[in-house]
Amino acid sequence: MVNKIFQAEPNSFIQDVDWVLYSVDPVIFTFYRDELCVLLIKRSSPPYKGLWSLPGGRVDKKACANLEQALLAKLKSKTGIENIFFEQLATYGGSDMDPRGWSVATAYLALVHESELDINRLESEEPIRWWRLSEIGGDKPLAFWHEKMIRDAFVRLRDKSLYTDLPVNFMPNTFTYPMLKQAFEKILGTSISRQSFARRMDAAGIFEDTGERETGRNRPSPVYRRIHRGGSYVFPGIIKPK
Amino acid sequence: MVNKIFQAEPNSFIQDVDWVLYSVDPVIFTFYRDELCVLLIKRSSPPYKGLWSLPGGRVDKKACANLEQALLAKLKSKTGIENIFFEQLATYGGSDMDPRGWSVATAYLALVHESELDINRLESEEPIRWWRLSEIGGDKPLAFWHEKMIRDAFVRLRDKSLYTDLPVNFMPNTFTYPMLKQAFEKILGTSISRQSFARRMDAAGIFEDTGERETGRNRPSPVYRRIHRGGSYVFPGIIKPK
DNA sequence: ATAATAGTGTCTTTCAGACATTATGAT
DNA sequence: ATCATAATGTCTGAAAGACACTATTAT
Repeated sequence: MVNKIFQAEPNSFIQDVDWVLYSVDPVIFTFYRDELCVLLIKRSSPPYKGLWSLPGGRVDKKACANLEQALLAKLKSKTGIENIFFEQLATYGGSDMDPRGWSVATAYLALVHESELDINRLESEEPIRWWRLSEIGGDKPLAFWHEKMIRDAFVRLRDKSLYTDLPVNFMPNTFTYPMLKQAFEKILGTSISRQSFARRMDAAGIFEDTGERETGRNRPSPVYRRIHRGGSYVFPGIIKPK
Repeated sequence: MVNKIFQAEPNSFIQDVDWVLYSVDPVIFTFYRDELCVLLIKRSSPPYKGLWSLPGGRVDKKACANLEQALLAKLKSKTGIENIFFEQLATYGGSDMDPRGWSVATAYLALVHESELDINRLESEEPIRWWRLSEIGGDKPLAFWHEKMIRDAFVRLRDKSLYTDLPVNFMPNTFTYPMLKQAFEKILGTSISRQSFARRMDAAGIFEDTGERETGRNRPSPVYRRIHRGGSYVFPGIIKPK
């Protein structure tokens, strides 16, 4: 039980005025039906009841020792996801973000393959679903500052996709270069030549050929796997925007 | 006055358990006596009384509407600085950061020319001074997680100095290429050829020749000025580490 | 055989690093 | 005149973009 004013050490006072409301808010992107999508939950209680929002919220201070644990717990409870790539994006806050008081929220950029989340099998109290990024930001407002967080997350994703392998976190365990290339192209909004792309990926030395081949109508593509899960590769040059 | 449990909107309850302690902590770097330095204040009250710390702290919720205002207010009150470049670095938090309770802190990376801060003229209650970066992280612990924040801030500064003009924020209004080159070199820990450096800066088109010339013992260097204050330039290529 | 897609090789462009040569100002 | 440093020009190397040509699989 927290007292309004208490003394943790001699001469060390804390007052009500020193506390803020705090949330962690993951911006979870995936490619769903070949479109870049973000996961949103419809709020069932005030404030912003009925509006769509990021699957985040308050931290369980007893259960979580730090921010990373708080985020993982939130992902587990709201989406069921346990294995996911994420990185801290930015922290937002002020008097106008939450009508309940001066509040602070840390947004995380998270990337998954859609198979990691079976929305239909998820027993959620609130409606939850993927929204195409193009659907965000029109006349349908989101709760809190979540729309800005999603915009900022996309900018981070797009900028880092020019010089890192960030989009491989959208791939399943094994994948082909055409699949990965398409992810880069959708994120960057440009087309990339097949040859340049393969050369860039081969030179990175971060993928290994599984020996398998795609099955399809045409010449099959080799199936690759990441050599090291986790971590991030920085390419020596950037993709040049046209 | 904040109640322990109150109802801001129907069915919207907030409990003590939802609050955290919150601080903003600027990592202020400068070149002082040709060395990269960070500004620290000696704490005069618990916790961590007597340890050196970043010039940050709790947010005055009444006076500050958002995080940026909170940071600017903190910079003004602790250091007197009003004009400074800064960007948000990262947010840290957990149960072990502050003995007074579960707390969250947002660190900012801030860069200034040393002339912006006259420490001697500053009437501060606590001792305040520049510390060489090489002095941080030995047997002298810092308060809270400030040592990690400083490390992370330096990594951000070093990484971004490879492909942006971030170090120009260390310069006074007018400066020479040799001055700026030295800043890049100290940050990156490498030497840069004078010719490559000048070509890179000229091509960026972000500086203008003031027409003035340095006075010194040798052939004088042109004195430049940033064309646009604020903003950040991203070079087309990166400085190649040797 | 044809269509569709993948792989290989080569040329061009961009930009950083290195170095030689020339220029300028203080002493 | 000498020294220290700045400016200019040229060559090299790394890596991306573009394109022609060849290879492979399904139909």
